[in-house]
Amino acid sequence: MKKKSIKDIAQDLGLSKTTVSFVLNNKGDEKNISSKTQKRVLDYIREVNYQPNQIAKSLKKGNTNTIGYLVPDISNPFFAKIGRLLEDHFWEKGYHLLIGSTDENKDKEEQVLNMFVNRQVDALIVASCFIQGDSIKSLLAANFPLVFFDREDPDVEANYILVENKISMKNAVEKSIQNGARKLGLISLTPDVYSLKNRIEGYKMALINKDIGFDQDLIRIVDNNDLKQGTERELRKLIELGVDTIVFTNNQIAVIAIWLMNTFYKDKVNSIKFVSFDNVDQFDYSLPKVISVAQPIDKIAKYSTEIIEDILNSKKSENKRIELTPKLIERK
Amino acid sequence: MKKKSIKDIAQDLGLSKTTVSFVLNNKGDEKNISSKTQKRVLDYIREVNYQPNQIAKSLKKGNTNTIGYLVPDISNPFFAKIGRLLEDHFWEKGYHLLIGSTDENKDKEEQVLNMFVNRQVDALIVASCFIQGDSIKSLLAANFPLVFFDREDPDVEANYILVENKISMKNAVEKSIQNGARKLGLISLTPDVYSLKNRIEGYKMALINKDIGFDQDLIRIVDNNDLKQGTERELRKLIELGVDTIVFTNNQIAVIAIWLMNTFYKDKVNSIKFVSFDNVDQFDYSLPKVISVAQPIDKIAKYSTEIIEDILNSKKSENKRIELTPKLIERK
DNA sequence: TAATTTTACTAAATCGGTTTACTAAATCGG
DNA sequence: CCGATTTAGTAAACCGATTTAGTAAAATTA
Repeated sequence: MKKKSIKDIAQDLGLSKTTVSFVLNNKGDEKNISSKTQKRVLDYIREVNYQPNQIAKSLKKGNTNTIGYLVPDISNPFFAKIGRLLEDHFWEKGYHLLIGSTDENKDKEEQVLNMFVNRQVDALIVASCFIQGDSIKSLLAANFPLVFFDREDPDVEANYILVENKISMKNAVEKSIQNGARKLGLISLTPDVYSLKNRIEGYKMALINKDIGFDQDLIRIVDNNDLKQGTERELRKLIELGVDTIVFTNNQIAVIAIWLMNTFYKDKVNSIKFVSFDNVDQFDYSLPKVISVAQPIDKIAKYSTEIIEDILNSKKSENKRIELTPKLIERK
Repeated sequence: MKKKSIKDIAQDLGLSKTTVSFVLNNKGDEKNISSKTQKRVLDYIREVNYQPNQIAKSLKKGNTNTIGYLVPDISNPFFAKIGRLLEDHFWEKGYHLLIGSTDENKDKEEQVLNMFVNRQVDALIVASCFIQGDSIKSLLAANFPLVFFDREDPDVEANYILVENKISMKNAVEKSIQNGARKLGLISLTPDVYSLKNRIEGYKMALINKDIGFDQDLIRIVDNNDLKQGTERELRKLIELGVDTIVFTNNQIAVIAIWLMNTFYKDKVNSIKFVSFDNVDQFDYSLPKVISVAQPIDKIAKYSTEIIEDILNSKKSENKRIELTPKLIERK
């Protein structure tokens, strides 16, 4: 038995599509459809388990009840968890998540954004690697509902949900210095995006502030395309240089480094300390000990949802820039 | 400037929609559109950056180039990683992923499936908590392209990508007995699905096989809705009962248990050993030591993709049941 | 009772594409 | 040079919903 369309329903009941559509959309009373007819329709659609074709609906209405979620890597726990929270929030409002990972690749990002737009997503939640890209520019120009999180480009006016990158990193690093750190190296992904730049800034500020002074040679950059090998190389370098503490600007590299330490530098897992932006569960019980800056994942998701909903309900407001305060987690 | 439709393009160029559509779909030659006209169209769409409306396309063609990915929790690394691999595989073929998490809840699963179907996803990849649900039944009856993974219901004929649950668990447990385990407890989610049942079976087989015999009291079940507290309670119980090894039927509970051990039973992290189905990175360096059964995530994704693609290209084949061999990972 | 309003419902346009069935003009074969 | 074929294109139907603009009959009002 093929799926019934509104036309079939109408035919079966000897009514017009219009009438059926009105009833289905709860406009029966408003449109003066007799309650007898309404009941007839409702009973019948229940009987045949009528399911409206959302595609047709979307075409006519111009909206799809879909939100595009664009991140560097959906399997990164940070993005996965936010994704899950977004899914839950939006589920209640009848919106669903279409996902796309970019691997920090600008071209891929362009393509995914284009795909999202062609599929008429109603809004976008984006941790972009290149906020000045063409697609993003034209979306912003067109006032498309769009929220950036995690990454910022101060030259671009938009909705941002961020955390206090600089000050939090500064606090974390200062804490580790209070705990005895004296020679602190840093490993970061290429700081294409301001968030990472600011985290590195925070690291520098802490060192200067605490009269340690910073050494450019202790700041090591790992290319996105060469994560594992790059991290291994830079970690080795820093260990050779005799650091007692290593600072990471995001969870991804920190997790790899923990694995490397436990695999190749087992003798040093107690002497070397880590500081990391982002928090992952395993920091709680892994070595080296990690001081981490935990981003308020639930708030990030909550505010993203709220801003998007406000826009969609066309309480069209000014661009918002929300800066959340992360939690400093020190272990033992 | 509003987005141009095919109608606009046609009007601007003094052509018919048909002609433009033919050119856009590379049917220019086949449909005898002169190369001059073809060039004119192609140049113009480039100039105005024409983007086809995928919704309209979908409505007419009856397919959306979307795959529904339904799992208990997209933020579980196991499902997140498979999701990522699927995303990559399908990206190349022009398909995209719509996601839905069920939290092992049958009603939610029904609803998400309905949503997927109404949105006309072209196929589904599902780790279902209830393979006998109404939606699934009608999808199967309608021969909808559908692959189950991770979970099985032997009463339901369908495509399955599974791993050898029983034998792998048996091997893992036997290995731990060889290493000295004598009193082995087990903690599992409610074994609603056969995969979990089989893993528990494997555990029992190993015990019997190695002449330890199993004690029903050492098999502890945690409710899905009460994961953290439940695991804490059952872990405490097993420790009180004096087990030297705890077996987990999936990563979720194992990870929680590691945290609990490091937080509340620090003195026992070396004396108690873990065995876990599923592998997560942190097992490599966390305590208690874990013998884990690593599911071949890449193969799961690869075969799912292949089966779906075969069906979509209507090399409509018989239902397949693929059982993959996991890798036993023993540490130190 | 005639004019007006309300009730109950429908025909047709629309969203933006694809596809079928057609036509007029140009070219070809004999 | 005439009929057949090819070339180059178009009009209109269609996918499945929503929505606008309407109509005929019944009820109300003056």
